[in-house]
Parts: sequence; C-alpha cells; structure tokens
Amino acid sequence: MIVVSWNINSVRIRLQHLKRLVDEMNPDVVCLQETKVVAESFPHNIISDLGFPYQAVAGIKSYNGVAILSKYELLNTKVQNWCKKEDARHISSTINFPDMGKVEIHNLYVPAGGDLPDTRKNEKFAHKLSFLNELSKWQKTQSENSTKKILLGDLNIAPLESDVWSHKQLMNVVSHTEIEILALRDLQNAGPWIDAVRELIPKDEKLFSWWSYRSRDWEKNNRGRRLDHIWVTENLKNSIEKIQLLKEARNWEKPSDHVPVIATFKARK
DNA sequence: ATGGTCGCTTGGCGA
Repeated sequence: MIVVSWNINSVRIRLQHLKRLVDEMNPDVVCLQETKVVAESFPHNIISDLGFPYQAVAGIKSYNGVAILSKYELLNTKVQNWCKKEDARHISSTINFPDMGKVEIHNLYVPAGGDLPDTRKNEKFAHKLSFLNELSKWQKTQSENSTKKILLGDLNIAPLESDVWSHKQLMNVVSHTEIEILALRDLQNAGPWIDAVRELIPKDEKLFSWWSYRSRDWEKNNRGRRLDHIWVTENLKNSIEKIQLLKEARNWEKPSDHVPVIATFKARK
C-alpha cells in the first residue's frame, strides 16, 4: 500500500505533474491539498484515466480544496467543516486495501495562518489555532478502537527544529512558533497519532517538504520547512516500510512549492 | 527591514 500526500497548488495546472508522480511511484492513493477548484470542475475523467476511478473531492472557488484519489473504492466519505466555515479543508474516506484491509484516511489542509503570529492582531492566525483546537477536541471524542487510521496533509506547521532551515530564525515565524507546535502536539496526542515520517527518518536529520517560490535559487539556499505530514495510528506503525519526500519534484517545470510525501506500507503478520 | 513568486482570476487575495 502506497499513500501520497501532496499540496499540488492547483490540480488543473499540474495534471502532467500528477501523471509523472503516478508513473514513477505507482501509488494506491493520492491525497491532494490546494486543488483550487470547485467539485464540478474537478478533472475527474483525466484522473480516472491515470488509474484513479475513485475520487472524493471537496472544493471552493479559487482557494483551498482537498481530494482523495484511489485505485480502490472509497467508503464512508465525509467532508468536515471547522470554525463554522465551509472552506474545503478536511475530507476522509475508508479504503479496503487488498493487503492492509480497511484503513480510514483523513486528508487535511490546515490554514496557513497569515504573517503575524498574534491571535489578537491577525485573524488568520487565530483561525489556524482554532482549527487545530476544534480538530483536537473532536479527536478526543473518537473512541479508540482497532481501526487503522492515517491522518495526512499540509498541516502548515514544522514542529521539530530539524523541520526548518533555521530554528533560531523561524521561532517567531508562523509555522514554527511554540503556540502552533503545542497545538499540533495536542492534536497528535489526541489520536494518538504517530509521525510516520520521523518514525523512519532520524529526528535530528533536516527534512523539508516545502520551499518558497520567493527564493531565486531554492535548492542552493535550501530555506525549506517540513509542513506536510503523514501520521498513523499505532496499529500501522510496524507496517511503515518506506518514507520518501520527493525533492526532485520541486525542480519539475512550473512546480508546486510543496513536494509529495510518500509512505509505503507492508502488511505484517 | 523588505521584497522576493506563484495561482486564480482580472483587481487583489492568499500562500
């Protein structure tokens, strides 16, 4: 079972990139964020032809948007709204994989939070924290059971020092502030969720999934952050076989500013 | 300290 999380920054403009990802990685499920298209205009047929006839989509005009693309049937698809906004940031489905059995997948696009890390002066930052808090609260109402679950997406927070190019220079920059990291940790504990990426890649190793467009030579400057995550429940931990952050995708022609995060799972007996 | 670049949509917002 291969699962991808990717903030594609417009699905329509990057269909060729999606095709390339599929050709090279052969994923079973691709979870997209920032599709930037309403459901009616989602390129269903083209994506179906790429091998994903099952698609769960939530979209609004211009902004946000999440989608789950699958080789296998999507069961019990749900779009959840937080902070009283219908802004297409959370979609979930259950998939019955041939090798892993049923897995519940939550695909999230957490608000970026604007520039100023101050809830009183910046509504977007307040929204980001409220979004995470509401999600955590809801998580805590979910009784723990034997269901295998994955939470993934653009969480717009880089929690570890090694998740940013400079901890010192970013500790007051939105995405790496203490209050955000605590809110993310609270959500993680609420699952409880295991960070699948850091389960396999040492916690002190620098690791990024996003590099700003506003850097001329992104690769040389390497001022990246790890904003995109794949989390799993304990019952999937021992099945994580491989983690890839597809850095080369940042050099594809007219790329997204985020690269795909890819998790390969293998069923254990 | 500021601006730098994208995508959607056509003036300006959001990232």
